[in-house]
Amino acid sequence: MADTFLRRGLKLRHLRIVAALSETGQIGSAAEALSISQPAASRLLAEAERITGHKVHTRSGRGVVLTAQGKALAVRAARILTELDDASRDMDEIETGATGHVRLGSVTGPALDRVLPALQSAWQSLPGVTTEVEVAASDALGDMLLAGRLDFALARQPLHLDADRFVFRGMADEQVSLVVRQGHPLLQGAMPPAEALMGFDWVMPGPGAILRTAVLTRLTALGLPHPASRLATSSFLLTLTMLRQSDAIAPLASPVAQSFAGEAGSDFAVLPIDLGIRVEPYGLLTRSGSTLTPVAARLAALITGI
Amino acid sequence: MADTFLRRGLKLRHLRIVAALSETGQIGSAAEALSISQPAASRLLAEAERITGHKVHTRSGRGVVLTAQGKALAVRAARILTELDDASRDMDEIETGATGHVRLGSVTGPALDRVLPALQSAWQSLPGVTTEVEVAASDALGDMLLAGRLDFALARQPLHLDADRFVFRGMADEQVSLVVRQGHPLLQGAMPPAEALMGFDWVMPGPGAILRTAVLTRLTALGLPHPASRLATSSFLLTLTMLRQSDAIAPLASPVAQSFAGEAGSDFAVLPIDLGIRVEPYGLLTRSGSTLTPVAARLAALITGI
DNA sequence: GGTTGGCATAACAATTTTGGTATGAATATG
DNA sequence: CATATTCATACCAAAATTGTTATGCCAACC
Repeated sequence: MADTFLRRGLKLRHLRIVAALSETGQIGSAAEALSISQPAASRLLAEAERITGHKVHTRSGRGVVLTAQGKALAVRAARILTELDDASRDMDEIETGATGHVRLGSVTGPALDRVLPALQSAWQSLPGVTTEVEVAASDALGDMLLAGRLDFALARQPLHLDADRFVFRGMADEQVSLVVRQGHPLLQGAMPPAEALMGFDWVMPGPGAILRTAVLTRLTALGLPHPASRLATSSFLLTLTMLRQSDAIAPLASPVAQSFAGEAGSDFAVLPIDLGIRVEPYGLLTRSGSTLTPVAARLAALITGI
Repeated sequence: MADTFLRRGLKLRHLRIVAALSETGQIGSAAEALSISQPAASRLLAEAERITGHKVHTRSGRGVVLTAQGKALAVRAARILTELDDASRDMDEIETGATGHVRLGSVTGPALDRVLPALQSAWQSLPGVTTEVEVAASDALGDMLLAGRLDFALARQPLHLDADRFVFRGMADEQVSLVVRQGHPLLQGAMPPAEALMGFDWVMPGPGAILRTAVLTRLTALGLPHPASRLATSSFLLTLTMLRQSDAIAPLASPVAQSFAGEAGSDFAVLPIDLGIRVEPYGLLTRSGSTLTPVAARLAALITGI
């Protein structure tokens, strides 16, 4: 185990001398490669043997040859030295913004109609950029942002956290569409009045979810009774399955609805009615006092259009 | 460049502390992981920053967070520590013979009918074994063996080198077949007498090659004149091309001949005549005083059937 | 405002490392 | 047989490393 090697005192210089010996075939030449004397190099090799518990080289005529284990170690040593080269390059590139890893959060709607298109565009000019996208509710995204697990998020101001811990730059509000399965009774003939929709089961996230709150608040404002909602879930898979297997109605962010139900031949359809349900504006959310890495800043600019 | 890191004094312990910090999120906990005090860990991180020329971590509230460059370094550090684990396993497995790399040489015949089948068999019980096979003449293989570039060879005793520098264990002699293109004049009707073969151009390796020597020696012993040989080459591609495009005859090791000309529908055929040409026995050739690695020994046993 | 937790820095002493020279052993060469 | 080449080991001295304790600074918490 590496732990054994490390406890026994393995150093990068041991790896260097083994890699150098693999290339030069002579201890004297390997010593020159490390700018040390031949006896010093010989001792390093002896140390490498004590640390690893294996013969690394043997005398052969006037010189030495690597053993099979020595060659195996030389291969790993070369890879480790290459990793260090790569580490240096990685760190330099992060400083210039040419590459890097960005972790961002997004509520559902803009994940599809803003983040993905921006990533595809970004990957054209910044092919080395890697991204993690967390899709979740604004409160959860707020927590993750404060915990340092996200660089930025497209979300709403989290309600349970002090507003001054964030910088929020508003972008757009989020429309909601009502999605049903193809062949749903409501799709037969002319669209019935809004009250008729309340006679079906609605599938949406549970109490406390912004979407649910926005839906119920709007229905009350319209003087409409609240629909039954036997299944409360934020699981998109469960939601789609429920729609496919029943006459249920699911309120979904309009970009999501368009994505899954907008195509000809889709199993789903958007009800041709607008109840005026809006979820409050989302925006670019960052932690107060934080500085985005150069690459994260560029990606954020692409996503927000600012 | 890695050289810069190494010259500035990078040590495995720097990589360990960065990897540990990435996992624990606190310098105190990372210090515990390395069994050192918190101030010692703090100093290692400061050293890592001096050596790499980049901020690796920053204060955040009561704790620290890794910067983007710190995270990049942590990823590489983790990979390097994993490489060390793998190096340890590699070396242990070589000792037990479970894995390893074997470089062996073979003259042409046994390359096809002994080495390849043995490798396929070996890979069933030793999937981790990797092999390099050098196909060449015995003299060249002898040089490579002495130079330490081969673990063992299936070859004849090289004539230009002292026999006592090798251990040779005879296995079998090598039959030679005569190969021509499909539709060759000699394939029409009954096989004509041996003298008729001498009326065609023969393609074979140049003067000094064992195959050529064996062919000419046998023809002389049979009282037959030597055939014309306008193209002397050891190139298998040239030989096959010449056969395909002309009425030339090529003497080839029988296993090779069977492989390329033995199938129905092949472009080539073996002449149904045995002139009794034999190339002297090949065998397992190793360097005097050398010890095969465990995996090389197992592979040699499979190949030789001993 | 006081307390607590976590980190950075200084100082110190003990230990280890490191590079060199000198020299002997083993092997190859002439 | 003498010489040359390469490597292994011993010894030495200088330098560096390493781990600790002590302490101060900063931010969060109560």
